Amino acid sequence: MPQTEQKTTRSDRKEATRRRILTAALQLVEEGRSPEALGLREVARAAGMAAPSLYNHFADMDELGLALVDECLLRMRAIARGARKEIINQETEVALKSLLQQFDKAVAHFEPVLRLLIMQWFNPNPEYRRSIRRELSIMRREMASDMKGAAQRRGQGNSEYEIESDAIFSLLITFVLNVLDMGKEKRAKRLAILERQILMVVLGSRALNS
Amino acid sequence: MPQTEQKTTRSDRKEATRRRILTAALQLVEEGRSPEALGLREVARAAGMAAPSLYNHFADMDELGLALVDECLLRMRAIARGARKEIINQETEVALKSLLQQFDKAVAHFEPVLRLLIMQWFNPNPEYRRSIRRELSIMRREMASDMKGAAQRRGQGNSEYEIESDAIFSLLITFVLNVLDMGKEKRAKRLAILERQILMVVLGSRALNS
DNA sequence: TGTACATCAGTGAACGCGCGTTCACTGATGTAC
DNA sequence: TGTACATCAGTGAACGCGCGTTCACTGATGTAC
Repeated sequence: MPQTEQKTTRSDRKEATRRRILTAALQLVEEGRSPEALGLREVARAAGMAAPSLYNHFADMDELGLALVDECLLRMRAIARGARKEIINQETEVALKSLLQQFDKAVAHFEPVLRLLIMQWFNPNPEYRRSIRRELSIMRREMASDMKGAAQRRGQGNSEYEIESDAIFSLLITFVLNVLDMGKEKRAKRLAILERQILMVVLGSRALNS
Repeated sequence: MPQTEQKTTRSDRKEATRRRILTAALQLVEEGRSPEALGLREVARAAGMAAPSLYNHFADMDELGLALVDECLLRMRAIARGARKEIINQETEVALKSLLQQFDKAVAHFEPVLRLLIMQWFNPNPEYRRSIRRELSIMRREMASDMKGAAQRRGQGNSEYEIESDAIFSLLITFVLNVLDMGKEKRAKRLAILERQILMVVLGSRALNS
């Protein structure tokens, strides 16, 4: 076999298997597995291998759980970023409406993943909490800097982006918390309320800084 | 024994034991028991009785867990109500500051209970979720009606109490979520931010309704 | 009031289950010479 | 290039543990007559 072809080394294949495991686990989550989300054997079965094999890739179940949470977080952040980029140069009011619609869609679509993340947000094991808090901070910061950029382009100064966008972020989070377990109609109502509330924050922030 | 003295009937004593169990469990929570909060044997030991005895008072552990959650919720609501009553006829700005300080104190004091409630808020078993959501609704409503009363006494009309107080409620909740696991200094910062954010909502609400 | 029986809160021991994890082993893949 | 050995991902079986729960039993309390 010529050297130029990729010869898949042993560690390559190992890495691939690791990914297969995580992907399988993620799929289990997305299918809405409830009972404490993920058992060793369930994940192994989904990945198509014997249970003890997982230990070739993860020291213990917490390591797998943490890797999975990181995977979910990464995915969420990517989506959030994409959504914001798409919106970035529309009118303010219009932007808000369409951003919220997109947000609502995303929440509905990733409901099981979000449910997992929320549960792990308060996992007794502090490593989970740290991972999630770290990622939340990052998303908060990104959102704040985006808002700052948008405001500057509009020529509006404001000394409290952080606080303002942080408030909006809080509203988004409680929206997610409230909306899991909700039917379509109630959900739509909630979304309308959320929109009003964000407007309140935006207007209030301007009032405070004028 | 004369009939006028209370003769403690069998069911009286049974009821008392039930309360003893719940109290013991609550105390365990308040001491900050972490691992999934409460095991059958732990609770039994804390209540000073053999494990199987619990089954004379609760059909299974979920029933005990739900009773405990209800207990916690009741307590939280009572405290919230007390705090609001105490505040009810002060100046607006002053009221906000002192209410928030009290809120912060309460959060710190009941941190373990809050942690339990938050975890059960997303318990896979939907009965837990329902209990907590129901209670949250009640607290939201109570808060809204208090705010409405206060506004009317000040002669300010506002068609969106619900939405405004709901936003503030959301901010309070995320404060709690963020503040668990936080040190004193960070916590104080967060409280200051929260105050600004609530002001934003209040001002924004007035702006929207003028 | 006294007696005979029923009720039932509480108990010690044990069960069954599912979980994460360990172990000895296999066989294909990589390495050294 | 061929051979002998080392590595190591993957496996079937089993372990240990702690959990909620069941069971047969006790003894004090209540009830009927």
